[in-house]
Amino acid sequence: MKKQLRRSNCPINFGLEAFGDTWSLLIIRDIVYFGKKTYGDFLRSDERIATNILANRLAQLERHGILVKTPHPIDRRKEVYTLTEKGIDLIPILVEMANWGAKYDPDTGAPQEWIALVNSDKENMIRLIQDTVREGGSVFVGPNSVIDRLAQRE
Amino acid sequence: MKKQLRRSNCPINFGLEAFGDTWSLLIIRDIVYFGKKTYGDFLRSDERIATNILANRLAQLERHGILVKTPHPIDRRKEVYTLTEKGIDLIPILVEMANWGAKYDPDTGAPQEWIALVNSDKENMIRLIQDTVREGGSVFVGPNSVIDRLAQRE
DNA sequence: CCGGATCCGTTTCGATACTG
DNA sequence: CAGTATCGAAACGGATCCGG
Repeated sequence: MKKQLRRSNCPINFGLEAFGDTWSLLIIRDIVYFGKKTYGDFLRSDERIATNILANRLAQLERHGILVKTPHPIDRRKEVYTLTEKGIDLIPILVEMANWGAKYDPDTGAPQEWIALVNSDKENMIRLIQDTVREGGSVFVGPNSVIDRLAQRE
Repeated sequence: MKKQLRRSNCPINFGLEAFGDTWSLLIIRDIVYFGKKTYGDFLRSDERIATNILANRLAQLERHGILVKTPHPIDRRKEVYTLTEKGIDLIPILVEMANWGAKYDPDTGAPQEWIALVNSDKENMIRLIQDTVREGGSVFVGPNSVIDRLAQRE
């Protein structure tokens, strides 16, 4: 019983089969913007993803080399999900999406001040976000978040 | 019977309910890169979208103000779908997606020469693409395509 | 408690056939 | 050419259960 074709392998498909799904994108957003790391973190996020869907998407993202799962260093019960370099390279897309969302859907978009900040020096801000995520940080949440780093520079 | 919630209105949802769907994205890609404009054009594209899905997505994109449908100026049987400014503002996202896809999925990605060209002067190239699409052109196909314009500059 | 796996009723998707 | 109608397949949401 061969699996039915849902999406074709067309040129310029943007690698959609890897991340072109709502839930996957929201997981990545949770990691990048809010520093979420564990199954429980993702479950507790606002969009109330079902447990089976979450497990499925995490496995899928791992299979595609966008996430890696490692045992939690302290709490042995937990697993920690982090972005690979392939995942970190999605950040420019997230940034452009956030721009678009903030412009056309301000209610559910990122804060306008943040958007303005990013666009004032986009290349460097993207690099800063990427470096922060590489070191386990996030944009808004946690010590050494991007917004903290920017505040310290002044 | 209240409709079940599928996607939450979370902050920074990227305006996903408007375009965060595979087929919608491929329609927009067809317009931007290949200059497709009519229902038939989209149907004939490589990914073989089903007729009902195509009709559904076109209507959805129109509802979200990303596309507009206008009667074909000459052939009265056809309708022409074009991007609004809201739709044209998706182009930076497409460009970043194309970058990522070309890097991690070269087989189905855009030509590497094109990717290199875009990144050599990203801001201006995006503006050029957007202007071209505004005037009814596309990146690769048709008279006054982006690649033609770039060739003429030399 | 934490990270899932499994089952089930409902919703959505998608391939094909068909119509104005 | 530009869509509807139909209907089986897949995805989803919710609840529950289970091993560590």
